[in-house]
Amino acid sequence: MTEQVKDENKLIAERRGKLDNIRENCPANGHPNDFNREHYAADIQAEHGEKTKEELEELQVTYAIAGRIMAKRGPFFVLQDMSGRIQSYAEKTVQKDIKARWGLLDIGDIIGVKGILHKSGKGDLYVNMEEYSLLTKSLRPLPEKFHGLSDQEMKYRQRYVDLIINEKTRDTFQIRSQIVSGIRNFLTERGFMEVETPMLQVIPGGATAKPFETFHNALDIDMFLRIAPELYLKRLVVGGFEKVFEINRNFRNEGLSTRHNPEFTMIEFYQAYADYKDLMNLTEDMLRTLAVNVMGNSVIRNTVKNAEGEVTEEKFYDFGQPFERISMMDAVIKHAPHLDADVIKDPEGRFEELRAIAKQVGVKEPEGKNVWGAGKYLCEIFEEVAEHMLDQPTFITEYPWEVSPLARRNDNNAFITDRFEFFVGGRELANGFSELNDAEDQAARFQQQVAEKDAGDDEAMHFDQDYITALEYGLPPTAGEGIGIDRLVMLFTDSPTIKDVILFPHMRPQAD
RNA sequence: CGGCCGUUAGCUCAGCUGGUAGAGCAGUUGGCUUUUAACCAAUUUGUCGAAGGUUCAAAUCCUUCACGGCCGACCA
Repeated sequence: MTEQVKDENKLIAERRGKLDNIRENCPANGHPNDFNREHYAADIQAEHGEKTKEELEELQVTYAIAGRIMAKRGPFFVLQDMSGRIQSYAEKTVQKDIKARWGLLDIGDIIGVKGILHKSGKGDLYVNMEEYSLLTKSLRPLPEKFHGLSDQEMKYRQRYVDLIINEKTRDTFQIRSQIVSGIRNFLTERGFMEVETPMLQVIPGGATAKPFETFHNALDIDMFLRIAPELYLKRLVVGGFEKVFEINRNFRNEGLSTRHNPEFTMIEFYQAYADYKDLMNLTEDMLRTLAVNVMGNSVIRNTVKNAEGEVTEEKFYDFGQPFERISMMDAVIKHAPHLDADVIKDPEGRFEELRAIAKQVGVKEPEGKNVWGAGKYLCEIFEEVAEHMLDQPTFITEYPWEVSPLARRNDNNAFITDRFEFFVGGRELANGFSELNDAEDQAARFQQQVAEKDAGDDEAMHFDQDYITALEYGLPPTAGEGIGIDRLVMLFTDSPTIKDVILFPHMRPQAD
């Protein structure tokens, strides 16, 4: 109760006073639940928006709508429902009746209206208020109607207010929903099966990251929130589910930023008897399909805004064209032509020179005994000089073995794996590879990760004996991929931060 | 975790080198009654993020803290 009193103010007190009267004088304690909403604003607009005033008068169609009052203009109320907005009209006797019953309607109140649809002189549709009911009294005033809610902290902490007020926010999360269901449809149409694997894991695997730790009382064991579903999905491929996918949350106990939330949504999918090139083709097809189906265009527009919110730069990402495919080495050479290409091409043979280049471009080496090999240096150099330059949709291939502990080694070059990552606008969106299905090789690589963990790298992988056992039963040749859903939604919705595409992003709780 | 910036009415924001706290919207009262950020008249609203300090005097200067934003670090 004390918490309520804290931000109580005159405006809220006035509305509470109105509600007190309503409770006494209206049925259902002021919260009726018998209004039968039959129509949506957007449907009415779509069906009749083009008709003339006279055509509508002839029709005399009755509609029953409900929604939140977003604005009052003279005798008009602007109602907003989940589909959109439409006006309702209260003639003078109705206004008097409303005032007598409920002490005027406030912006934010939720009402039901039934009546004949008309068109105003200015060309807007409205439903005449023949029957009307206050369904829910809103006790708190909404943000200002023109500027809306722009305080970012409040947008995230009170997303419900943001959603009431800001159409852009509603659009973003509708697009997010469409992207997820679009991916789901795309894969199920191609014979993939959706599965759910453990979020609580005893051995957190499938990625290198710090996990959240928890404890299971009945089993009396430590457990971890998963950092990736990968090893479980591949167990299912061993079991014979040859095409599987999972769309769900991963949890990583790491910092927050414009691109990171401690829990984030990934799709991972695995296909037996396919390789990483098949997945690049699939990815290209899927993203192109999504762009067209969800955004209505294979070209995605992004903007850069200044502090005043004015657009200073426009970017267009073309998913209609074939995506560029280039190896990590070639990408470094292409985007940093001043570096010695011969060294980049022979990272192991000219290791010391590679290290010098790394230092030159600003790679920070780890302290202590944790020694990097040529593959790690190459990858770091790539991230430093090339990654942010990958503007249009681009696959980077030929990731070094050293940074790919779960990927299959390339047949012709043991230094690299059959792996790609996918970039748009300088951001990594996806990571896929032909899976390592050699049980003995996998066991050896786990051993190396364990050694790195013992050396102090707390993000190195655990040894997962059961996963090795599964591989020993036989994983068919398989390719798998993960796509960061949040970042994909950021791209499609032109959102500068991941908090804009997560309904309830994590924040530090407010102090009392 | 580090650097920079921010926090003033329910919301969006002014408030200069210290001198009685402001506007628009929302609200209230009345008018108008086919409006489009409706309009006209009158009017109400504050722990200036918190706590200390300097000063005759602090929204304003200083210190600490809280929360947020941006940029780094870690990563997807």
